Amino acid sequence: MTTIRDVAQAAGVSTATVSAVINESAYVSPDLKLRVLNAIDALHYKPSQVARNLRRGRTQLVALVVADLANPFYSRIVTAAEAAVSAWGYSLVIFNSDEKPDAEQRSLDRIRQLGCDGAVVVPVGAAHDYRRRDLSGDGPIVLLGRSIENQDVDTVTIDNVAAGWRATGYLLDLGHTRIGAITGPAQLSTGRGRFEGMRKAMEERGLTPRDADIRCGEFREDVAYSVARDMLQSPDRPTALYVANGVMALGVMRALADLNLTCPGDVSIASTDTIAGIGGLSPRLTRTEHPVVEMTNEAIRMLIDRIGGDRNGSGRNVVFQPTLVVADSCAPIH
Amino acid sequence: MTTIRDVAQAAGVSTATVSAVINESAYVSPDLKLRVLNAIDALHYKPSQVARNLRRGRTQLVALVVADLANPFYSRIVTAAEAAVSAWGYSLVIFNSDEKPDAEQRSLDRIRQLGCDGAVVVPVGAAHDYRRRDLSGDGPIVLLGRSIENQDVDTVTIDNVAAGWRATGYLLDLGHTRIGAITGPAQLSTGRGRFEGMRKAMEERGLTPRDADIRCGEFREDVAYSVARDMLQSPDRPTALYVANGVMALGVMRALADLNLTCPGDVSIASTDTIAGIGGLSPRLTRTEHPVVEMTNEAIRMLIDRIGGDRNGSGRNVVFQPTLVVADSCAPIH
DNA sequence: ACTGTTTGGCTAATCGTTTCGCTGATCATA
DNA sequence: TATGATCAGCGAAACGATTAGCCAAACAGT
Repeated sequence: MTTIRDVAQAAGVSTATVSAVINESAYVSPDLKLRVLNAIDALHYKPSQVARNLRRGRTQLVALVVADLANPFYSRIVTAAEAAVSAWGYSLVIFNSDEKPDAEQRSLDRIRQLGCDGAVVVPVGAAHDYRRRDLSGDGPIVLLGRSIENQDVDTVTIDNVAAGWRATGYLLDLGHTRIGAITGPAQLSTGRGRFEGMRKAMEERGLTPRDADIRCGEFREDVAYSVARDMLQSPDRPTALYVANGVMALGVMRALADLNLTCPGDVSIASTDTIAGIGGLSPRLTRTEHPVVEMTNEAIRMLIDRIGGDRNGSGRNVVFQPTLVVADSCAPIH
Repeated sequence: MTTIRDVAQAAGVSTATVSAVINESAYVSPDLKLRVLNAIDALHYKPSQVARNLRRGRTQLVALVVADLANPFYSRIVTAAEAAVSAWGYSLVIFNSDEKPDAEQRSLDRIRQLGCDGAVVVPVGAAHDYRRRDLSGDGPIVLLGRSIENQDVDTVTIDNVAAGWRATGYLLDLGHTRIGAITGPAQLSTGRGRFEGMRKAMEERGLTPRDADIRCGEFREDVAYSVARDMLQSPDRPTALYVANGVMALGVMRALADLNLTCPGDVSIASTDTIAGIGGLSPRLTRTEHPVVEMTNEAIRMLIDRIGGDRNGSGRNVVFQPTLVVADSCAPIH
């Protein structure tokens, strides 16, 4: 391993001068600069990032903690984050909290220990005090996709109420009045908000969803499958279903197939989330999509901004609007 | 930021003793040990990984370079790798080569600069001399999923010939004789091998695929879509298709739907790769699967082994066998 | 009692950078 | 020609951990 000292010696200058040349952090006369550059070349010298990290107190590392790596929805976030981060000269360390708060906590500890310059987190549960980290001298945090109430922290989210409202509104426009829902966990803004939007849409038309038609899911394919199967096998079933996220929608589709029900013939399905648009799925799902890539880019941008700039400004909160994408999974009631 | 010195001072001992307690690297009397542990607790002290990195010459970072982060197949690898790596006390830095050799090269440079202890790479193209890296003092590399010929480097792959052979064999068993293929790039072992297996299976039964029925894909959904659409719209089309990977299979399914052809009624499809098993896809694809999680675990295990052990042993090569998963996308010929 | 060995713990060097503060040298001005 | 400025470049002190080397105290064996 060749060090800056070897270079300095070979060029007959001090290490400070070599450093100045490498970082262009001070004027060095053309003569010396040339000698240094030649020495660097001859010795194939590459500055040690590790030593730099210690000295500069930065690592050029950004962490991303997602709630479920196996979920294609988060794959898109990972993909977008990797691209965004590397465009800013950082690298991406990823963690999977697997929807478990204690795993999330371990990830945050590890992030701190690694000295990551910042982190984007898709928060799990509402238990943690994310804000405190920011105050205690380590890197800033941006929450993505889900929000935590009453915390002065940067977040990038979608308007969940609008998502539920729009998807359900579309079903209502088609004439459905008996609409059920497979919802996400109530403690998450994504779960609660979407359901709230769904109910709001119905109430605006003087309707109320029946209790039996509302089932609480878990954002998991298998849970959605069994819940949907249970709900739909009764002949007294809703004519349409609002499903609060993509993986759950896949579970519902599977349940439909196993029950020999057709979509949209027997049941119309509208969903929120993006993976439903996946190629080859038949019928393609009508859904509200969120601009995942833009959201991720925005989160990274906010984070980089915090890293470089003032750490103590109050939390910013960017909300993206969902858009309704009409496909083949909904039919008018007759 | 609390340092080891703060802890030492608070506990009334030297930094060496604190270090000994943290790392259990030397005997410390129960009394002192207790005082140190209490001080660590009280100050919420976490040793700086960055300082350790410099001193120990290791970073506890493992890099993963995949060919296409957006592809669900690689998501599974990322998921498995994250879990495996963190079980070994490492963290995972990810890179997306996006099937581009120069992006891969940039990633490798960055990995080297970051001082990652090792890297798992899904290689793109055959242009690079991965082996050289190993010799030049930085971390070892394990190639995953695809292999590079003539290089003495650790690899974990599947038996691609067997994959093509088995999937095609199944179609042949159903009575198909006119079988086409959508293949991957010929320069990749995954592309070439699978096609070779397909041809081998046919030749063993005295059949030869027609040139017009073999189309070269690119492991991309859209390319597979247009190629399949082109091939299948002629009435003189194969009765069955072997598709060399999962995303391409999705493209083929989309083409079928757009041409109003049914599967398996009009065309039987067999594929290789795993994402085809995705819930909700209808019909579910008959396919050969590879044990992605096991393969990834094995790759990580090999890497950790190299990191800790001898770096100069000759390259090991582990080959996994694909298994045939029969679903609904193939029908017997009548 | 004297030597020799173990032992717990400390001091200080080290990892490879960056950067603060300093020193001569150069240079313009009075 | 003094007198400050300006400036290129150097030496050495950080950054926060690990660890080699050392030193007294304790102990054992003759």
